[in-house]
Amino acid sequence: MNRKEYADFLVPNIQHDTEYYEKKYPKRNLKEGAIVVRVAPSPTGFVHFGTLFQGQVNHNLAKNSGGVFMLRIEDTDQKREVENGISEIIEAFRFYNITYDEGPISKTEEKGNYGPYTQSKRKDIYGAYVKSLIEKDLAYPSFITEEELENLRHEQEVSKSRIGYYGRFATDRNLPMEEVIQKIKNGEKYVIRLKSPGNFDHKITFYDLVKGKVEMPENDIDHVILKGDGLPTYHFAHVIDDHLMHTTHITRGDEWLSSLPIHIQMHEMLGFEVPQYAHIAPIMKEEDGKRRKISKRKDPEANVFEFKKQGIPIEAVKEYLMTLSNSNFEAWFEEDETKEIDHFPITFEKMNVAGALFDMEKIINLSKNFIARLTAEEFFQRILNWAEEYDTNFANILKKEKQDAIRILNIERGGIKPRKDYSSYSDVHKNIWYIFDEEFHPKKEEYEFDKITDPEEIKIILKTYLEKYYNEEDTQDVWFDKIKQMTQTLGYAANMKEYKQNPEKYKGNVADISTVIRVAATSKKQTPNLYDILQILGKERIQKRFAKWM
RNA sequence: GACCCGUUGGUGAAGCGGUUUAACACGCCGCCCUCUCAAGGCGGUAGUUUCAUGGGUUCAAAUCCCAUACGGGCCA
Repeated sequence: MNRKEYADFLVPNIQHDTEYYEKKYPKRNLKEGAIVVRVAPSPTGFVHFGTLFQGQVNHNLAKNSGGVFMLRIEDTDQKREVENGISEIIEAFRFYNITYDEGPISKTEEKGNYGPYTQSKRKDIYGAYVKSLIEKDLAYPSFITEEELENLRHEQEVSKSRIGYYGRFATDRNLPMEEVIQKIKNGEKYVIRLKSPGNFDHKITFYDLVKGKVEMPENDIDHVILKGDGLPTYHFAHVIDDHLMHTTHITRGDEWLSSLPIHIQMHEMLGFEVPQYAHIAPIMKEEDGKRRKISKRKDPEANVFEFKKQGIPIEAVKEYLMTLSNSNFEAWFEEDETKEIDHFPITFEKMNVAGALFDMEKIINLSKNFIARLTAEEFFQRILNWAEEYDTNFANILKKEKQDAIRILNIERGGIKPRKDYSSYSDVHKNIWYIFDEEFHPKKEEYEFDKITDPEEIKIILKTYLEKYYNEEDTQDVWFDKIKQMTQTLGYAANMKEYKQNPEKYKGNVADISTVIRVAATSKKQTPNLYDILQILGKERIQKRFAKWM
């Protein structure tokens, strides 16, 4: 058996060779400086906030350089794979409106000429390259079992050696061909390992776009490149995929920084050009005074659909992502109104090397600001979309009472200093329910009367107001003048300053009177501008609501 | 245990050897405006013999170097 036949024997049923694939995926024809990036999630559960973060960052990097942004599914760990994992990823990118140029677009379809973009569909490709390494004696089959590896580890711990399958510990490294063939014919299971030429005592230096200069020992461990199930390990798949897809910049979590020597080594052994690397700090969470990466398993809020459920506009989430990536984002974004999140020129240099703590307060703030800039109609539509999925009862009311809803949402909206009282779509219902008759049936004890609670006094105020002062046609100024007049007539202070100077001279003040009217009309002591609320309610509803107290 | 990365107020951070009495934003607090709330205005909070700690280099260090501590990661 020559080496070629040997490779065929070890990795059987491979249709094509490396030459075929090199031709199939030619160099991309892009302008100078174009960045080709990918986000490469695993379908192992819900879509993580960090995936979205990387997606948005990569999207901007590619778009602003005239490059390409790909989505690649890393599903080589079939044990951890979750049903619908892939569809969820696709849906997440769609929902957050992060569009990729290439990658899967449904369970069965994908776009782009450098696919397949799902690793489990690339077996033949990996096989071809594994074979090429075996042919050159740069990879070999290994029969070591998990148990034996465990023992080796123990042995190394005891003897205080570095842990791993390397050098003299890599006993399968020089197994004669005949022995290998015999073992396999006997049905022994094997994996393919890289025959690492590295020397741990040699340091290599490389430049990470985020971390800067990094120095590490060369890799000398014979890592597995092809597992028993015929699928590659992360290390190998990364190198092959990004080579064939012509990725120019590898952006990924900094947990991968320590495997960089392996990846660089693999590139060299395969004769590939080494791409640029950018190891991005993870998003952290504080728990019991300690920081840790937000995790899929422990932190349900890391699920990107949590924000959807909470009704946080995607724009707010994206703004937050950008702020985390480059802190000059906000300043840039606020320069003028034409700025779009997707056009933000993100840079590696401005990425922080340490992980940032996830800050819900900040997202809420961005959400408030974003919502405040919407028109009432836009806001209404977004609330409705949200409610149809998460609060159908409210959705029905919104559809029925669209005019009133828009009017109340429109109070003090627009202009340069809009109200900012809604922090999410889910926040709206509890803020405006009282305007709708369908929802407005509070019990008497639920009315939030404040300083004036005497039913007799309340009755007098409401009656006087309705009979002598209320006129639906009044403008806000006239309306408020009348409130003040009434206030004085009833022995209260119309002017707050005067009241503050001599509170003992009055029964109360104009705020107390307004509160009675407000509470009688809405049951709540805090609402937006009372005049607007009364205008929306209209005479009939006001009379009906006041009647309860008269 | 080996190797690697990090550490500026409660949070995100600016800072890249002298222009720093360490920007800006979020949060928090107070006052003003005011019919309540929100928004807005003003001020404060909070790192302030300080940039984790200790040494060093330098005329000069948050900024450069080394060590330690503590976080984080990775290998198994």
